[in-house]
Amino acid sequence: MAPTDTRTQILDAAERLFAERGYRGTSVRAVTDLAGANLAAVGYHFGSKAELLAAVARRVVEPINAAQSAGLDRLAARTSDPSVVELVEAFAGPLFDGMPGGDESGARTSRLIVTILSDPAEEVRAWTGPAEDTIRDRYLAAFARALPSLSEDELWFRIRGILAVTAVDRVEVYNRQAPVVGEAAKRWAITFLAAALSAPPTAL
Amino acid sequence: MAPTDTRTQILDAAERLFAERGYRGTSVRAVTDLAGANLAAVGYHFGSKAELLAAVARRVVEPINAAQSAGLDRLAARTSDPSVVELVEAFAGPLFDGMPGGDESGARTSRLIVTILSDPAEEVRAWTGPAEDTIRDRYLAAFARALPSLSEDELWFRIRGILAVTAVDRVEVYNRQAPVVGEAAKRWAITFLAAALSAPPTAL
DNA sequence: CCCTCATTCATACGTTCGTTTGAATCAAAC
DNA sequence: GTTTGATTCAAACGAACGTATGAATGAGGG
Repeated sequence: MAPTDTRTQILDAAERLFAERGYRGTSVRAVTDLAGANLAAVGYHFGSKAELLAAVARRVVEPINAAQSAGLDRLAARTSDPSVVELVEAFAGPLFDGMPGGDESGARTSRLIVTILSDPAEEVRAWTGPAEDTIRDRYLAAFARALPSLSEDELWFRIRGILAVTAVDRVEVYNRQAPVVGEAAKRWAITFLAAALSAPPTAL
Repeated sequence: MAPTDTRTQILDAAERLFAERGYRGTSVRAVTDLAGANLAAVGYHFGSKAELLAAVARRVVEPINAAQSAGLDRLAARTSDPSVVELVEAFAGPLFDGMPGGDESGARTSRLIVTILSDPAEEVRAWTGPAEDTIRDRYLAAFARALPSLSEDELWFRIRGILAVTAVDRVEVYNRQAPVVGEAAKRWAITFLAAALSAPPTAL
C-alpha cells in the first residue's frame, strides 16, 4: 500500500457504483461505505464528488486511450490506408477489453463509459482533455480516408454509432435482460460496426 | 381544455425536462415551475414523481408502438418475408418521427426514450406493459426469418444495436457537439442499421 | 521522548429533495 | 343561495444529499 490504500479503495468503489447506479444515483456515503472509508475521505483525497468522478473516469479511460492509440500506430506502420474493419477493431476493441488488470471488469467499464457519456449533466462529462481530442481526430481522419465517399456529417453520425453500440449492454430492450458481455460481444460488435461503417453513403 | 389543462402542462414540462436533464436530474419543483403549476399538483394528478414519469413515457411510446405495429402489418400484408431494410425502416423509423403532432419534438422524443431506457434505476424502466412485449416479439420473429443464419444471441445483440443507434444523438463524442437530428438522421440511421443487421454471422 | 504531518474520524451545517397536509378556491348542481 | 366535489394553493415534513470542521490517530524523524 503505497501512499495509502484508502484512495484506491474509494476509486474502486466509486467506479463500481457509478457504473451500476449512475453519477446522480450514487451518494458519496454509498461510495465510502462500500470502500470501508470515512465519509470525509472523499473530500480529503479528491476535493469533491465531481472530482472523484473525474479521477475515476481518467483511470478507466487512460488505458483505453493508450490501446486505441497504439492500435492505430500499429496499423499505420503496416499500411498507409488501413481498412474499415481494421480501424473498427482498433477503435472499438479496447472499449470491450476493460482495464489493464485484465479482470472481468470489461463489461462494467463499458457501462461506466456510457453512463458518463450519456449523462445529461455537463458536470459529468467535464473531465476530458487534449488526449481524447487527439485520438478522436486521428481516427476521424483515418476513417475519412477509408470512406472517401461519405460526407463529413454522415461520417460523424457513424462514428457516434460506434460509441452507441459499445453501449449496447446498457440498453434494456423492453425489460428483456440479456447478458451481452465478454469476448463474444466484442466480436459481434466489430462485425456489426464494420458492416455499418462500410455501408454506401445515404442518398438524401 | 378537457378535465383540466394543468395535467397536460405538467406532462409537457416533464417530458421536456426528463429528456434534457434525466429523471434524477429533474426535480418535481422544476417541472411544476415550468408548467406554471403548483408543486402539489404532481402528487394530486399523478401520485408520485415515478408515476409522472410512467405517464410521460406511455404518452410518448404509445404512438411509436402504434406506428411500429402498423408498419409491420403493412409489410406482412404485402409479402410473407419482408426484407431486412424494410424491417429496419418499419422498426426504427417511428423512433425518429416523434409524436403524432408532427412537430419538431422528434429529436427530444428519441432522447427521452434513451434517457429512460439507459437509466440505471429500475424505477425508471418499470412502466412497460404487454404491448411492448408483443411488438418486440413480432419484430424479433420477423428479423429471425429474414436472417436465418444468425444465432439467437447475436440477433438479440443486433436488435439492441438498433435501439442504441437511435440513441446516437444522446452520446457526446468527447465533448464534440453535433446536431444529429431530423430527417437526415433517420435516413442515415436506416442505412447504418440495415447494413449492420445484414452482416453475415460472426465466426466465433 | 516529542514533535510533525498526513490521514482518519465523528459530527454537524445548510440545501434540496419527494411527499403530505389542510385550508382556500371555484364552477356546477340543486 | 347554498352545498358539493374537484382542483389549487402555501406551507411544512422528514430524509438524504454534498461539503466543511476540528479533534483524534498514528507512524517517522529529530
